[in-house]
Amino acid sequence: MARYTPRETEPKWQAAWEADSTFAARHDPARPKYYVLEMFPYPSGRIHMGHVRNYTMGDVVARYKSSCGFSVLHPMGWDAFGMPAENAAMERGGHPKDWTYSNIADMRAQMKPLGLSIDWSREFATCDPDYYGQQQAMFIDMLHAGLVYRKNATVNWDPVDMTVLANEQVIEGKGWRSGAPVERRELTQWFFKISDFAEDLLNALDGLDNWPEKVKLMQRNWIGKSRGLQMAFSLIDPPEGFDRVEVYTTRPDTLMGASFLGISPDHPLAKALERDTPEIAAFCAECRKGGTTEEAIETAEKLGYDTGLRVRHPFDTAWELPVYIANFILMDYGTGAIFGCPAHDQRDLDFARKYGLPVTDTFVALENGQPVENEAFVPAKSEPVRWLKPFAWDEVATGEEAVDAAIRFCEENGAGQGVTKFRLRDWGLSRQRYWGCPIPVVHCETCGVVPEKKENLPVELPYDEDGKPIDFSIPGNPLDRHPTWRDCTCPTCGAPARRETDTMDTFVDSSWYYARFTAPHAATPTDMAEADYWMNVDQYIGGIEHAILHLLYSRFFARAMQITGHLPQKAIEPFDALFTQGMVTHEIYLTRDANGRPVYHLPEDVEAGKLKATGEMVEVIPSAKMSKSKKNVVDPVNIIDSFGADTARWFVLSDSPPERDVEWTASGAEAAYKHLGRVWRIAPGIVDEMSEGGIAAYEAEGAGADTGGEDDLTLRRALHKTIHDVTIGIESFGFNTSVAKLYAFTNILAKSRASLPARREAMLVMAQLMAPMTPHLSEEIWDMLGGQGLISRAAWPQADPAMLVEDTVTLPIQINGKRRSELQVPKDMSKEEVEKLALADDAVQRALNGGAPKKLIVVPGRIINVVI
RNA sequence: GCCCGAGUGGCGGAAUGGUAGACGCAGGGGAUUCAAAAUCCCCCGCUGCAAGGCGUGUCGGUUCGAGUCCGACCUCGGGUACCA
Repeated sequence: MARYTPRETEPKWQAAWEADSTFAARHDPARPKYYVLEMFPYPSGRIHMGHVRNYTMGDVVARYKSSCGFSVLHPMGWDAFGMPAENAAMERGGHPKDWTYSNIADMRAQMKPLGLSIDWSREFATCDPDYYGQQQAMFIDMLHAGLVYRKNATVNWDPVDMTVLANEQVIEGKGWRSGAPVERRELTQWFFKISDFAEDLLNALDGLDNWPEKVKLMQRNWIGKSRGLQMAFSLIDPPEGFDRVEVYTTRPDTLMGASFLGISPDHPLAKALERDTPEIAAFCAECRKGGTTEEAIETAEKLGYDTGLRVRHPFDTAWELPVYIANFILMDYGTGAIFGCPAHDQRDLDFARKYGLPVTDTFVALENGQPVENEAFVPAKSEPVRWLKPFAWDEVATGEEAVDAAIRFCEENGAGQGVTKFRLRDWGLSRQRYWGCPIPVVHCETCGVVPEKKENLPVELPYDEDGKPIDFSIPGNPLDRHPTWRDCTCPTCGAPARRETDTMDTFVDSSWYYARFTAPHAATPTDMAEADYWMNVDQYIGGIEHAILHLLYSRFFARAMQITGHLPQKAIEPFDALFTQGMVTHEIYLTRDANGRPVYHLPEDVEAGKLKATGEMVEVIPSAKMSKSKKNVVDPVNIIDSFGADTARWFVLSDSPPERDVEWTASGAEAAYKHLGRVWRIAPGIVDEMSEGGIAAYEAEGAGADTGGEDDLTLRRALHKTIHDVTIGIESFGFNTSVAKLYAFTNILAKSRASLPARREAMLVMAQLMAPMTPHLSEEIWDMLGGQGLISRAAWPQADPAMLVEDTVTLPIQINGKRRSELQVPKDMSKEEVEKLALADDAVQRALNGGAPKKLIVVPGRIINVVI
């Protein structure tokens, strides 16, 4: 008997699909369309198991939907701009462009043997001038539509390398290369006005029925709509130009517990004081040390500086509060100033204790309410509490009621204004880096900031300077120091001008690629006819790590593209259904360099806790998301080489539920291979039993007729149950359970004594059910057993409902909720009869010991519970 | 710090509030073989001679019945706006 040889059969079927153009997406108005998209990869150069898992899941959906009669669009591209290319050029020399395109070629070559049903004719990379030129055109349209503007924003500044650092490049507050303490510095940056859409982005989440609740919840919290009070505290003896401090608070009900006013070190008042007082300047400089991340700011030690200024409490002009500059107050949120109420905010309480400020309770718990000591009293806003100084509501009221009443009271008395604020900030898209999409504007001395003319697009990145590839070993942005690239003429007046040297955040690239796939070669960003047919993405699949930023930015971009005429109204929410797959994790291996800094190693370079090359022991850090920077990535190419793509595909689908993280282990791959070999061996057994003349002769003999025996019926029932279960598994993203059902059916088929026609039918159908997961093996079996045409074009099998009906059911009998016995009864037996039988059961009789049960619960078709 | 998840045998995991552990891995036993590989069959949560008892991160609650629902906590993971 011939052996299972994926090395030979897989390329054969891949060639057959290509010759047949099986996976070309066809704009066919007569058929329903289905657009399945997996988040496109960053071209690191090697595919890893996370990619295999992600793209196999999408492929299962694409192949399944195709066999259900849909015209399927399943494209692939490359998220090709970004820092790693510049880092590689910095470390190893070479050019980001060459590095990137070479990586893309490598990864495509690694991906193709997986046999994915991708329409490769639509492939593009975001670093293709053809793509980013269209992105520049859209940027200009957005600029005209008032969706883009410039303002100051804070960046991580490395004072030694004199360059802007990404958050990832700030390690424990220090620059990753220079080791110098990082400072926060302000630069003028480009912004998208995503905050204009905050309300809509929030409300529209309710319509995304096929998105995971957790993702919608994370986005809701991120957008962070809050109702609060904006009010002014008047300053006593203010510096010139100031008379009050505007404060935003979501807890105006705690005003009577105010103990200090806090302002951000970046607040205009702090900046004014800084100019005159060296001590304040020193304090603000101290506050600006460290990175820009919310995490760094929130977890830093809370520091405050008493400015000596005082404000009057709005309800009592004799009540004065000190004004502190505090490092934990963000200028980006609210007004950059707060009032501190230590009794009901832990952070304020810590601050008050540290600086000896008063702690005044405004409310206490209803029962045995104790005054606050070292733990702030912060009950849920819906919980009623007892107020010590209610100024517009009852003594017993909830926080919600008190907040509403406080806002109303302050509005009526002219003390403040109820306002709605969002946590969501505008999207800063400027990057002071080379390897990104150039922002297509020009700075002209007379005309100011002017967009480039569309006919001059794309504004292409320069490859060389003075005839030599750009040198990336020098820190900073090569565009900024390029001898000629910056020089241009003003599109408006024609005078000599300078190009913008900032490039775009790579999130811009990935915020509209799904739309470009519908017409990847169009001369405009999209082709409305194509977008109208293919949009929306019916099923989007990707990692949960993108739950907020990428998905929120994409939702914003779809709206912006609709406004600028690049997407139809119906595509305003571009992703109808979202599935977030878990990550593939792996242990992390590292050694230390002379300075004690970690050096990471690939799993393939490590054996038994030691480096293969040197024998040096490695430190092992528990599993985490596979990432290029930590090098904890596994190479699937080896798996495909030794076992074939179908084994790799079957394995990544089999062991873990798709939404959950999976830790990569080598042991499962062999098991998957063994199983596929077993499936494969059943088919030639069936072929051998058919007539000498082969399948044609066998069919001519009329041997396809059902012999109708008991074994045939049993097999057929199992088959239809399997069709049903596998289909439900695929429809609900339970691929691992589909796989389990196929394992179980293989066991049944292998042992079946059913007739040859019944077993042949079962094998053909099983091949179809496996085809989305193991397409090559399925084609081979289909072909062997005389299936018509390609299995990839065959219609999905339908379960016969009559075959799914069971005649008898097994009812477990519980006594006091514990299973003690069971009962076989006809499916439609009446409740009364079941009760009688249950009470007659030996175990029940024993337990009752002659008495009567307290209660008897019969859930028809499910369970019996006897309560004693 | 804040927001969102996840915790079930030796391991990956299954289970519309209704028999916890499907399916697979590892392990044990057997068949076949001169022998081995491959393949096939059987056993396999813990504990107990058994009847039974105990078991889904911890502690409480709701329910006839909780892995599933509610509350508090612990541990791990993701995000935290310049990693993608």
